[in-house]
Parts: sequence; structure tokens; C-alpha cells
Amino acid sequence: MDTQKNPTTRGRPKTLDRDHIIEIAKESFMSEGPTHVSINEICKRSGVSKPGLYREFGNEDGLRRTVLRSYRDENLEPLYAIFQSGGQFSEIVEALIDLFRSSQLNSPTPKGCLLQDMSASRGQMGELTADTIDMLRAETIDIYEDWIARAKEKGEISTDLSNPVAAIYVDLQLASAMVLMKRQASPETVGKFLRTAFSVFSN
Amino acid sequence: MDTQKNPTTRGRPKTLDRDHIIEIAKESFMSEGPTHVSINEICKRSGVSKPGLYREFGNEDGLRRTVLRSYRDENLEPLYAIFQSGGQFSEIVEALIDLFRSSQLNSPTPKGCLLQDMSASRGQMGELTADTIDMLRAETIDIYEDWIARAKEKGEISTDLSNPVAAIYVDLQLASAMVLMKRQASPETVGKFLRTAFSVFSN
DNA sequence: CCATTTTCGTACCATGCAGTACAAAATGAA
DNA sequence: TTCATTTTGTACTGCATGGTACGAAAATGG
Repeated sequence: MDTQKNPTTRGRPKTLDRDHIIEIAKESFMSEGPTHVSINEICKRSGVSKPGLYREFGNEDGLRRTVLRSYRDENLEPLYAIFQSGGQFSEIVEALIDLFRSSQLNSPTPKGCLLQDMSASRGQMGELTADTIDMLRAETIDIYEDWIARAKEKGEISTDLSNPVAAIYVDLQLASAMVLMKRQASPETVGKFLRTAFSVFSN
Repeated sequence: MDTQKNPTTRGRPKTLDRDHIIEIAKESFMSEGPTHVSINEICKRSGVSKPGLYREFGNEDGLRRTVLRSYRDENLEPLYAIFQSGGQFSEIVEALIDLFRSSQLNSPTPKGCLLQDMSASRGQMGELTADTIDMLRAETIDIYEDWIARAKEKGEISTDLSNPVAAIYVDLQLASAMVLMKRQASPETVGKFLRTAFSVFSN
């Protein structure tokens, strides 16, 4: 599905606000867990009829995939940008801490990482969403691995870990930091946690 | 609820195997997530009628609490024992790695930590289970904090982190290691991860 | 004004869920 | 044998879910 925009100008004008539904669904998935919010509930919260939502996204799997893609573009992309900024290792760690703090302070409800949450319940997801999860996970791990590799080459860090294992380590530390955020730990605690976790690479 | 054993010898003899149900439910909760296994499904898998299960555990909340308590006694207790063994910091880290490896190798299905899983979906749990989650979380955090405090006093470690924050750090690292296990990472990777994560305390 | 096109939402379907009413079955006691 | 006691499972209730059939509504084109 993923309906395309109206080519002609005929017919009843569309009132359904696709982006609004995606935002409501994203917020709901992140605060209550992607598998614990029903389509019915999303319809009520976004003020759309059920057939309206189904016409737009096909089915539950389609909605989840769309929301996850939106999460990538809006929430993950800024994270990627930091790793690919070319800054020094220590600068990047501090930039990460800043990003986490600001996203924690700017969010009304405590948020974790939607990709991690969906990944944890991958078995409950449909095919489209599961494939998207796999792609995004591979994408992020690659970015972490490249970052580690470049920092090693520049002599900014040293570690016993191979690059793939170091990438997994980074992935898990960021996931943990987001768990802390969801638990509403203070930004100071989150910062201390990240600085400590990344101190294993210092030389 | 939590029915007590028959005092008299009258009446129809009981055939329901309480412990078997608990084991089946625990296995199911750990492999599929505590909120994604229905009572119906547990009844089928353990060969018990639905009223039979309800007579034994009261309701879904009662079953979850019972399973979680059993998880504590059977799975968490050995972990606690390591931290309270009085060994040196480095010995305890190695003992942890051993415990993780053996539990990973001995388990047919990939397992994470039921307490973490339930904690993550605490909002979906009933009152009894939620209370038990809180108690167990406080219990484990206390054990980690005591361990850190003792190791500091003995001069085996040094860190900028306060004891409470260090305890949170330990908690998250163990949770991450269990996530790795659930993802079926090799025991070597899990070991490397833990050694690296705990290396932040070395002096 | 009418036909065509497109989007709209009410009302429905089958399924699975947590939880229960109730009578049959199985024992010891009298 | 019969009664009291206890455990058993079949068959049900009411509700929420994912998903859809279908006709009304709202626009443009002729």
C-alpha cells in the first residue's frame, strides 16, 4: 500500500492527515511499546476511522513499517550525523551526550529507542516491519563499526575488541542509555553513564 | 490465591502439576515475552484446563507473580551468590562470565532476563506482578551497590561514579549481556563484552 | 443538473482473549 | 451403599482485536 498522492483534482477532497497519524502512532509506540497499542486505539487518538487508516497504510504491518521509517528519518538520522561528522572521538562522545540530553529535555513523555523496542519484539512484527528492522539494525551497526575503525586509524582510541565486537558494544551502550532515559534518570546520570561506558576505549 | 496443600486426604486426588505449569510458563515468557503468551496457550502447552490453572493461580497476574518469584529463586539466586561470595573483583567478573556461558550452553532456547523483560513492560502487568518487579529490582540494585562498595573499600577498583550510579551501570551491563545471549551471540562475544564493560573499574 | 470519481465513516465479521458456572468424577468416611 | 468433600474439565460469557463491505458524502466535468 502506501497510497500515492492524488494526480487529478476530481472526487471528494482528502481530509485524512497522514503525518498526524504517523506522529500519534510513533508517540504511542514509544511510550507504551509497539505491540501494546491497538489499531483501534490509534484511530481514536488520531481521530480517524478504521477504514481510513487501513486505506492509507494497508494493515498493521504497513503502519508499523511506515512509523519505523519515519523514526529513522527524524530520530536516527541526527544520531548518524554525529558519528559521521569526522570529529575527534572524545568530541563525538560529548556530542552524543548533548543529543541525548536535549532529546530527553525536549520530550514531554519519556522516550526510549523505537528501533530497539521493535527489535526486541521482532517475532511479533509482520514481514514488512521485520525486514525494515533488520535493514536499520545493519545500517546502525555499520555506522558504529566505521566510526570505531576510523578512530582506531587516527590513533584516538585503542581496544582489544575487534571492530565488529566493538560496534556491538557501542550499540548496547547506546541502547542502555536510552533505557535510562525511558526510566527518567537525570540527564547527568545518563551523561555519566555514557562517558564511563566509552572510557573503555581511551588510550 | 496460591492454594495451599491438602490437609485432609478426602476428596478427588489432585492431578494438576503446579511446578510443571510454572516451568512451561517461564519458558514461554522468556522465549516469547511475558505479555505475548496467553493463558489459553499456557493451558494447551502444559495440558491443563483453564479452570484448573485459575484455581491454582487466581488469575493472570497471580501466575505471572508466581513465575517471576520462581525465576528469582532458581535463576537470580546463583547470580546473587557470586556477588556475595566475597571473592576479589576480578574473580567475580570471571565467575559471572562463567555463569553466563554455562547458562547459555545449557539452555535449549535462547534466554534473556525475565526480570528485565517484565520490567520493560511493567505497565502491562497487574498489581501483584508490578510489586514483585519493584521488589526484585531494588534487591538486585542493592546487591550490585554493596559489591561495588566493598570492592572500593578493599581498593580493588576505582571509579568516578558514585555507588548508586555504579550500581545502575552494573545493572545495565548485565542486562546488555543477557540481550546478547538472547540474540545468540557466541559465548566468547558475551565474555569479551562483559570483560570490557567491567574494565572501566580497573585501577 | 446529472454522471463520475474519490474519500468518508457506520456497522459488521470472525477470532482470540481473560475469566467463570456448573455438573461430572473420584476419593474417604459413615 | 450412600454422603460429604475435593478436583476435574466442558462449555459458556462478554469484550477487544485486526480487518472489511458498503453506502453516503463531497468534490469536478460535462
